[in-house]
Amino acid sequence: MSSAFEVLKERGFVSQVTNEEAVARAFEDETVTCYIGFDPTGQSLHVGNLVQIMMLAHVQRGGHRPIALVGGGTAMIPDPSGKDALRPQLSTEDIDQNISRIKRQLSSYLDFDGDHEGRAGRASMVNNADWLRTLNYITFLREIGEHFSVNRMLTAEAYKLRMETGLTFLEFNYQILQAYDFLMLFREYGCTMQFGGDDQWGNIVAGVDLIRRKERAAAQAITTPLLTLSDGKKMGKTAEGAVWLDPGMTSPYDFYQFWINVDDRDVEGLLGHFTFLPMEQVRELGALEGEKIRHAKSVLAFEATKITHGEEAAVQAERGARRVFGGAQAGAEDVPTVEIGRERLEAGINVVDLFVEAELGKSKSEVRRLIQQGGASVNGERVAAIDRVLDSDDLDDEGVLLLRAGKKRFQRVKTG
RNA sequence: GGGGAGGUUCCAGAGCGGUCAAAUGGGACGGACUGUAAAUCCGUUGGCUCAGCCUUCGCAGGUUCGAAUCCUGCCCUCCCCA
Repeated sequence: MSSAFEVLKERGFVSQVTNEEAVARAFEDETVTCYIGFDPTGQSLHVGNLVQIMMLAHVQRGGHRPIALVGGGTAMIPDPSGKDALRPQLSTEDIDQNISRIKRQLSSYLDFDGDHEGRAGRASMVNNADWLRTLNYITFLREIGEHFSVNRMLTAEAYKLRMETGLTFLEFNYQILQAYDFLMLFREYGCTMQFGGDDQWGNIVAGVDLIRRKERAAAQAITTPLLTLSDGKKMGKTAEGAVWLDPGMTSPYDFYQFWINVDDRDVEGLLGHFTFLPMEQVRELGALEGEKIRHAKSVLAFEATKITHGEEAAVQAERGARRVFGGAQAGAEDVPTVEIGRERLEAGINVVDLFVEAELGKSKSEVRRLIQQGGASVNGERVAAIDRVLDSDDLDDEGVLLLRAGKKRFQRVKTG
């Protein structure tokens, strides 16, 4: 049986390792406590965070103990290695609220309370506000600050870039605080391993160094390759923005669609990262060629949706997709649906207005353009004129009609 | 603290008194081709009661028949000197 580290490697999660031998040994001999930091500035985590989450999940399955650290204390400090210039100023209450939502989300992937027989570790969630908010500046500087060389920090790639455009003292401290987090987790939880994206390498190693200096202990780290897709785009971004894990922000249907629309070339890697399927199967699916690769994509979409939203939602999303892309008509509940008062349709409603209302266009101008370019259809028939009026004759027996914008955006309109 | 440069539509980046809803590129969207893929080609890309009208060029005022373009103040960013 392969160790958790081997699993991570095999699945493509490993890019850089502090000390490969030591890491491999640790995962074989001990129950390793690993942590990853999450940022509670948003109301929900998104697909971009999923790589890290899956990593923790795999590690937990391998019998180790994951810690999800939320940055309740660092949420106000921008990471200079990220491009994001400034973070929204959030109140403590907002942050705390985000944290509880994030915890709920994480519990779909990690087991925070189950009984774990044998070596298996229970996941925990820790908030760095617990130590950061009570920090005393002078004490902190004397205890921690003395271990950081400004010269060394400035040579780091992340800062070099910012030396061109400017770097505030606030941002400069981000790394120190993250290192401090690692130290605290080491002390309080015996956490000896940190994961993160490649862009976090500098911050993570700073923590490893700090632990060595303060505690004379060897902590380790693994970074994951930054997931860029074959088309160069950042993982988890679509035209509409991030793909959220919260079903209220990105519906399971859209979530499923996100995966099924990935580039052919990315399928195998994504299956490794975002499903728990055995690697033999992943490789088999990844080897499919031409049109057959669509099968691999549907497996990917189904599994990923199942992990995040549960099996039932995954089945529904898949059924909805089949129904609508299989050429069928309005179909059933599985297709994204909006409701509209029956009397409004009976009175007659302009296509443009209905499309806007169904959120298939942001403005009437946009929808007009869509129609003029031949990209809109109602019940499978192209809308020819922007002044087309829809009424009850367009409804099927169940009082439903199907709108389509472009090739793949569908909306079912139900009267009620 | 002193001196300089600059803030333009999703992004980058032109425009520097009217012909500017604002070049060009990227992105995005639509069409054709396909496999709900990629590549390619064509088109679109502020809003609306759409041959017209309304709101945009850091913010607030002002000059002018007319301003993204000129003036004043404010805010912000970067660079150089101290």
